Amino acid sequence: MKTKAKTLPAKPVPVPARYRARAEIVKALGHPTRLMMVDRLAAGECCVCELQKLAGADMSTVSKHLAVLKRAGILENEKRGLKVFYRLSCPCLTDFFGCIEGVLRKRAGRLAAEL
Amino acid sequence: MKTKAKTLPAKPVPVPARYRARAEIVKALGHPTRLMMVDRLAAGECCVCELQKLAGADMSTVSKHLAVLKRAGILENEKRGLKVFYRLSCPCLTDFFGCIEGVLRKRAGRLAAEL
DNA sequence: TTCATATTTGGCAATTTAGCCAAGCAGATG
DNA sequence: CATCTGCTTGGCTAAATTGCCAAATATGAA
Repeated sequence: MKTKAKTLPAKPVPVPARYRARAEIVKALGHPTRLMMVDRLAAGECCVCELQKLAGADMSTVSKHLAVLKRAGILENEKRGLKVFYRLSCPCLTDFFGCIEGVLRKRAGRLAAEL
Repeated sequence: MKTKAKTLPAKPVPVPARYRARAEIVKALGHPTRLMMVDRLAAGECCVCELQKLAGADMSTVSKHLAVLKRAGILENEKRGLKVFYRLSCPCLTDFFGCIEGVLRKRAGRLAAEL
């Protein structure tokens, strides 16, 4: 006989690796400071100290954010003299923001409509 | 006189609202299960129970993931009879993945080159 | 009304993440 | 060599996130 479950008891199917890999990248981008740095880097490589000024945060904090983005494969870096320069590993990230802005506009429209 | 700081003492400039708003959306997308559900919804609306089967997770977990996506403005929902149907609020999310895949390919290439 | 189905919500423990300070390290410069 | 600059790392605490269970809610059917 078959026992009738109240609610499907959550058979734990692992999420496909494809989505786990994508999520790693998206997650790395999901922070205001990191997003701002990526936006700056879309205009060309720059050193950590410049990014620090831009972010207005502690140098160690900036460095850790950069490490997150690098680990995700979003940035590459290179040391020249005393400075370390970071750049986008993939130029497509430039238009990545277009879609995000689309969601924002849509959301703004909805909020406006609710007034 | 001006005291010389060892390292710039992290003058705490707030990150512009633009990036905070964007990060909210990106963060909402930064989870394997949520990414999978968004991918499914890019093919057309569907009900929570179908997404649950797809995700293979607890119903309450799926529901909370959907709430995160809705709060971010990524999804809309509508109740019809017993079921609740979710859909993308912005079709652009469909090509959003193109860029992410670009980063993945680039990363795969780099890893392969390191062997 | 009573029951079943579909979904949301509250609560909670385990894990992860963020940001600060202090310390470390490598390259340049005196 | 000693010292400065630019950056990274370790350690720590506070806060956020995840996922499960149990309970609540809403709609439809008997």
